Amino acid sequence: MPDHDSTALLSRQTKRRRVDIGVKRTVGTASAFFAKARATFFSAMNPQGSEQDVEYSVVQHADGEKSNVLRKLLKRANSYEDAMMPFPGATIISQLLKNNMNKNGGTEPSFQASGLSSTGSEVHQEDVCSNSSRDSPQECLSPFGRPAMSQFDMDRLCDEHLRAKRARVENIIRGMSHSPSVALRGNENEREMAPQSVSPRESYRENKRKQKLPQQQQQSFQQLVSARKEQKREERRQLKQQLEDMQKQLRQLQEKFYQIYDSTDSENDEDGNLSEDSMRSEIMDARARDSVGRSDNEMCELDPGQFIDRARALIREQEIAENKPKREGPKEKEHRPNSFHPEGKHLAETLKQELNTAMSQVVDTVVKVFSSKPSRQLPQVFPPLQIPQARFAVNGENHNFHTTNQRLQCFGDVIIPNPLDTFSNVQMPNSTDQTEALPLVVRKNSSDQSASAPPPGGHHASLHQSPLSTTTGFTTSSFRHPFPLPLMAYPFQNPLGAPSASFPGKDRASPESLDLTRETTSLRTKMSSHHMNHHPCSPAHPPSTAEGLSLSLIKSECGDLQDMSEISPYSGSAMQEGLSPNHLKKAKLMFFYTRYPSSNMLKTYFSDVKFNRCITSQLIKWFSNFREFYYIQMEKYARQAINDGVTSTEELSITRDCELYRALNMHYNKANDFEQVPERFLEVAQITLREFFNAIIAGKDVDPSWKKAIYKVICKLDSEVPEIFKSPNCLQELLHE
DNA sequence: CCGCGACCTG
DNA sequence: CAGGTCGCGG
Repeated sequence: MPDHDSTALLSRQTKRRRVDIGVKRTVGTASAFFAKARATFFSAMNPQGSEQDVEYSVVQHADGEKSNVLRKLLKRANSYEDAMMPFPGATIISQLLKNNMNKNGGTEPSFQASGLSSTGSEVHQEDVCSNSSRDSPQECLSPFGRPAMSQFDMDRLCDEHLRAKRARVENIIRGMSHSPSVALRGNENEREMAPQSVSPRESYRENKRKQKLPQQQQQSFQQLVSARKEQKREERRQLKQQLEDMQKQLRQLQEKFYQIYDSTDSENDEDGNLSEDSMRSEIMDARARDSVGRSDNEMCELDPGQFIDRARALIREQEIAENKPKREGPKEKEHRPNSFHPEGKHLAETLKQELNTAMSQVVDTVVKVFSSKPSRQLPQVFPPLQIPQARFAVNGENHNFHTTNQRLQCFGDVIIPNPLDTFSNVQMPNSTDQTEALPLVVRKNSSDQSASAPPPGGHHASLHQSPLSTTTGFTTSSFRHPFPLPLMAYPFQNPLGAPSASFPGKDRASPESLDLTRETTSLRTKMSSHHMNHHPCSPAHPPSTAEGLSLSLIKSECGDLQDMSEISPYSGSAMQEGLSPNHLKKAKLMFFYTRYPSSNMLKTYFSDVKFNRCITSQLIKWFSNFREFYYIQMEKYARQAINDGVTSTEELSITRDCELYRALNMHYNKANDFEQVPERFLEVAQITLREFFNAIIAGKDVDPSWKKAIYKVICKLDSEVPEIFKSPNCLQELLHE
């Protein structure tokens, strides 16, 4: 330090100050470092984005799985391998399919309205086969013919499916962008988001359009509801689509299956002896017939249930004929009589088994995905990213799927889809919002936390590929989400305060858990950036109890809802350890009564929050910020009044429709849903205004600390905050009537 | 040293 | 609104 000597020369006067400052600065520098680093890595770490990716990937994965299963199936059938399957499963499949087909025929006429929905939803069973045979003559051929072709078809099928899906999603976006609902509340947020939200991808222009929409100051509840409905409809459409894809594939299999049987039956009639080769030739013939154009193929009109039944009957027949069910693999090439029948049986059973597994897998997948979807509907609205299948293939296993799915649940399913909640997802919070709930927790304890509570997924991806980023298939370099991180970090903000428990029997519908989830999200983000800088390789320590931070992390990582509710000490009615947007709202309303609340007062009025130093200071900071705004307004209007020629304080009065009051109300009671702004607040505001006015008139404002006198006056004007504010649920009570 | 509040900044 | 700085008083 070159300045070291001169530092020593400083006067005694400043020494004490310097000591203080020095200490503070040490801390401050560290904090600044964090902040900068955070900013630096913010864009790199984008867990939300990865969620988005994952969500889409899941669907893709499901498809991939499907086709893989089918491929496997075909291969297996081709090589006459093992595997026996009891029938019940097949029955379930046929039932499922039957039900679904009925539904497709009869319900949801509204779907037809959407042009894009016709891509899949309205395709009827007959069409499936005729279409496919039209598109590719090989489609209806047996796997014995050419597995390669079948595989190709599968891939193409997937492609089409994906394309259709993309089209649908884009359609939704378009729909959303034409609806005023996108311009929800949170005007500043939107404004701030818009510039950075520009999608990096050409194909997502629709998004830009959406974000450039003029802001809407007010939105009606009906808009919210209709948007929600729209989402639901889309959800259903997608589900339907999934099922129909399955049906399609099933039908193909079914055709193939029957072709085999048809040919074998006829051949058996002739000589009862069938080699694979002869069978192949038979199949070639079938293909030839097919390509000629056999649109009214009987097989194609069989419904899956009949298909299975017939298969069953055939097998029974065989067993009777053979008098002994053969189980061994029919690999032997020996040309013994009836060699085909066991093979056919195996084939049938293999088919059934595979169908069964595939079906249940897909159904599980779809259900899972959709069950975790409601609260995460919005992100889906963004155009799906073209995620290379390889991204999943890297890890390949189901394990990934589960992990990601659980994480989805963690972030999505926790929240019960209140129409408002879901809708509020539209809001695109900015990065500063995101930190509002727990910044102090993180900041103040960053040093000991890093030692005690290493973030499971918090390491910087580039330094240390974290399990999280690996699992989600997201890495710093590979991640290319069109939206910035904070976009989905706050999916659960509620425009009207805590949602009412509209989902009985679900604890997690409570506002606490709602906020909690969001906090967890933001916290994870913050932690990530922190630890990235501080302890990129910190070993795993047992979670500390410090502010429950580690707990939050565990919760966010563990992904299992039930576990979460068990681990979490504050699920249900317990206290939560962070401040939520609803707390902020409440604090703002309290400001109408008290400008200078004591920390004790805050504790009693925020009884649902587990207080600690950080929470306290954050609350105090909030009020400090409120005051700041308040005084700025006062000064502004006082000066304005002076400029307008007002000479006497008597002329200054504050009413409920004066500009100043509106500004204040807009700030502390944005939606104006709190209708009982106390008269006293108007009086205090008026006194404040007059104080400012007088001081300015008197020229006191030349004194740098001229406002202090005013503060002194105002701090004595606090009034009692109504008891109702002590209730954790006061927001509903206050805002609902 | 510490906590708090004002102030400034982004 | 939060982070940071600064000054003051205990």
